[in-house]
Amino acid sequence: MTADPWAALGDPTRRGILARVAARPSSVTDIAHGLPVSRPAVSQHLQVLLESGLVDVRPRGRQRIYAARPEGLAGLRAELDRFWSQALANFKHLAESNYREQP
Amino acid sequence: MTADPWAALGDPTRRGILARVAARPSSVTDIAHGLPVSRPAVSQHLQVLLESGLVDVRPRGRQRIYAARPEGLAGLRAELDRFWSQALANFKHLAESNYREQP
DNA sequence: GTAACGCGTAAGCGGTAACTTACGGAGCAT
DNA sequence: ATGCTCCGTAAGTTACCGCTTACGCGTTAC
Repeated sequence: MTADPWAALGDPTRRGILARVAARPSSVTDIAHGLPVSRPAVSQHLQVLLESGLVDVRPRGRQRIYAARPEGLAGLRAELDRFWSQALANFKHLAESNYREQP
Repeated sequence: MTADPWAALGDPTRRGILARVAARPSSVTDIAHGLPVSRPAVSQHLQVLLESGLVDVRPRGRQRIYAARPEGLAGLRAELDRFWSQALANFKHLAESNYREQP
């Protein structure tokens, strides 16, 4: 949790892993299948996602099931929404001022 | 536009710059003030944000005004929302199956 | 018990991202 | 023309990131 979730999402492989576990909680080897990287690499990516709060684990037998964590994604959603609404407000304001100067 | 917007948001300095221009379109030197990096560094960050579609420029006199681009942020919002809704669905499903096994 | 599976972690390496300093070019003023 | 801003870009350095190979530990199966 001491890691930056935005930085975690910066890597495309990590986003693919998150998309996978968001669609369906999976084990490490299952995730590694279909990815062009080795299983230890997936394990390291999962630890980064874990430390950034985007994923959680649950041991099932001799495999660890990773799942996306809604709470972790909620914060990013909120922050991104603030950027978006502010940008939209400025965009509208700019469009109005441009329109005023047209004859 | 040929760059990855998620990777662009991965850097905290770049997120600070985006927050700045989202709140109010600004020039490069204005952005660089209050940031612990040099002005060329800010210029390079702005180019990354530009190539990822998160910002656009408008020359005003001898300075270039950067502003956040709502369209660029919309795509990220949509993708993040998909992750979030899927994660939430799985979370609820897991909660139900756990509840069923409680006496 | 012994073998096989699933996983995490250490060590190490190549690539590149982020930053600095230094320079040159466009725009406005005197 | 000359000087002053404001800015982009080139060159170079440093630190980190993502990956692989190799190893060791717990868990299930025979």
